[in-house]
Amino acid sequence: MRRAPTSLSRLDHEREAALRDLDPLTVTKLWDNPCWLSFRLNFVAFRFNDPVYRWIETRYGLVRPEFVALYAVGLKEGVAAKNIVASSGLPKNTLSRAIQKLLTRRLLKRETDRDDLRSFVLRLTPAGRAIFEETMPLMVKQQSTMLSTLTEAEQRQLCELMDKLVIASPAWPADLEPQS
Amino acid sequence: MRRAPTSLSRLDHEREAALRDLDPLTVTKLWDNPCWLSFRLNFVAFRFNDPVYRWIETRYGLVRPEFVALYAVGLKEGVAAKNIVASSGLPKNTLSRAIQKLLTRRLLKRETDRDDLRSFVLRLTPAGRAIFEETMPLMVKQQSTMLSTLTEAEQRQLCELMDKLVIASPAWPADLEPQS
DNA sequence: GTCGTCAAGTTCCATTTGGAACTAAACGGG
DNA sequence: CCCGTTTAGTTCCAAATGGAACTTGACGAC
Repeated sequence: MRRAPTSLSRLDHEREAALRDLDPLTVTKLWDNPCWLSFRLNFVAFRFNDPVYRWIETRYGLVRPEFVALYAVGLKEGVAAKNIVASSGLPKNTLSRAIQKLLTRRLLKRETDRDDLRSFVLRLTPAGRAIFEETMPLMVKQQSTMLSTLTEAEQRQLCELMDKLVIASPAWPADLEPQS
Repeated sequence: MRRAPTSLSRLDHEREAALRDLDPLTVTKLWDNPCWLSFRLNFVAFRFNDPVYRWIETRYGLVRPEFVALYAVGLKEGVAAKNIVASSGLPKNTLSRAIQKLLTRRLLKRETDRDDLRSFVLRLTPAGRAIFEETMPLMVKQQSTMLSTLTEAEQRQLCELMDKLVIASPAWPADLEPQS
């Protein structure tokens, strides 16, 4: 079984600290795992998501699907539940409940879509927007902190590499073994 | 609110396809979101994880925490439940149940750790190893497919950039607003 | 127009989840 | 050594989850 491309031999100071702080199995998953990509992506994403969701929960009493919905509407007013479902991967009944909760808490309002009477158009109320506006800078700050170990050029590289992957994603198989 | 560094103006052929295939809200989250990093990481990771978990479920009847445990033991024989907990972020009762299930299905065996009688050392049975050995190449192939849009040099870059982030991660705040 | 199919969102209910309490064993100071 | 504290793993049970069926409205073919 092949090692991940990055060798363990380059043991600088920070690396030693990481190897000391992380569980040995985590070290294996990160550096001695043929599937290094997904594990590193998940690992870094988790270090962003987890603080965000815990803060949102303790600060506003919003659970994960509720914040997903609020954040989505904050980014793009006028979306419908189906868009949030498609963009988040959460099941639609979970999002239906989350949106109900946000409606009763008056963080979100909705109007029937004039063009499709089955659908609703979602907007933030001032109270909802206040949460979004307060949270966003903290999230941006967390992201900056995480990226600050990279140079400006490296940050741009990372952004571009992730961009390329995302652009290519529609061509990826949705199932393992699509050929057999 | 600032755009993600990658501009929408560079609309090549593949990009148009992606913009067409993806939900408009997904497009916003990916390219018009100050917190582009976590969303792109999650997005790409999901396109790897989702096929893997669905395949494992339909092929072997193993649910997510069960496969997490099996994969962990496959990567590193002799780990204990606590390591899987620490490296996966799943709650320990969920993993306790998952391991019980794998034990009764005889995909895993365990011996009490001679050095710590509270703890157990986990190993794969031949049946468990067979699943691991069959799944790993499919996962590697999925990863290669996903990376194939990048040149060899770019793949190495991505690996190194993710490596740097992971190495720096112990210094990241575990909470938003640690200073206030 | 009207009928069959599809799509948005909701509801139902069995299953899963995960916080908290619990058991048993290890550790650490005096 | 003993006792208070910590740790590995399990159990309990209330709450969240998500598949499937349902409701209502849209759309397309004839």
